[in-house]
Amino acid sequence: MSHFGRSGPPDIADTYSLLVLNISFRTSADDLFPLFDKYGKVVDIFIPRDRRTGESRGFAFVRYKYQDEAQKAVDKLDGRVVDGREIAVQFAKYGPNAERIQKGRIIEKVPRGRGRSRSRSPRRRYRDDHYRDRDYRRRSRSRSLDRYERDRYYERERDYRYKSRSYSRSPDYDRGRGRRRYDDELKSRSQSFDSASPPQRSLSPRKSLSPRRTSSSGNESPKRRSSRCSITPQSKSPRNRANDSRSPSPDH
DNA sequence: GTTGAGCGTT
Repeated sequence: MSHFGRSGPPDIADTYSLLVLNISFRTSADDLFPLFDKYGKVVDIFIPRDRRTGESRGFAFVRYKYQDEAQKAVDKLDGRVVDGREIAVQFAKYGPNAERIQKGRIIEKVPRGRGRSRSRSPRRRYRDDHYRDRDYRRRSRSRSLDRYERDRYYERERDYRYKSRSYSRSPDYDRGRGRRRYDDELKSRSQSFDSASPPQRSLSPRKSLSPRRTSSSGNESPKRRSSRCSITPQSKSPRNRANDSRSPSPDH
């Protein structure tokens, strides 16, 4: 039944593509299929997903075999609340490869030059920056693609749609982040030992300062804080400085 | 845990 896209785009000839916007990020193709299939023969449903996270991007493509049925679906399902969100259904304006399209129907095989140069929305979200900051693209993408091409969006057929998402994604996050941070810390620390001028780390003793301040706000003497801030790394050896910043009592 | 305009793949 819902084996859309098992081997890439099926027969996209003489089909009419609808763009379904504003669907929930948890709405899957199998959620949309019964809705749209009521109004005609649905030959394919495709939900673009993020290649890295595998999460839905919030819209879908539904291809009908006949235009009148597609039009009926637009008429009936546009504005329908699905999974708590009011979806928008309209005919697709672009083909999968930017083919010329008309009323959702592809009327030209190859676009002679337009390619994918159509202006795609430069949407940048907090996640994108987050991922880019971690620079995990190369390592985890191969694994992500592996999983992606294995299951695509058929996880739901196994009756654990939500659980599968959480358990397949959580370890990835934790492993990647944990490993990265640990490695980073080790690297910075070894650099501090190796290098003779590591001023960045000595300038942030807030880690040990913040928790104490909350318990005793205003009780701390400015003299102590000033002495902590005026630590000159050059006058002390790196080992002593590191030890000093970690120890809460510099006076000994 | 986190988002919300938009046009797509073994």
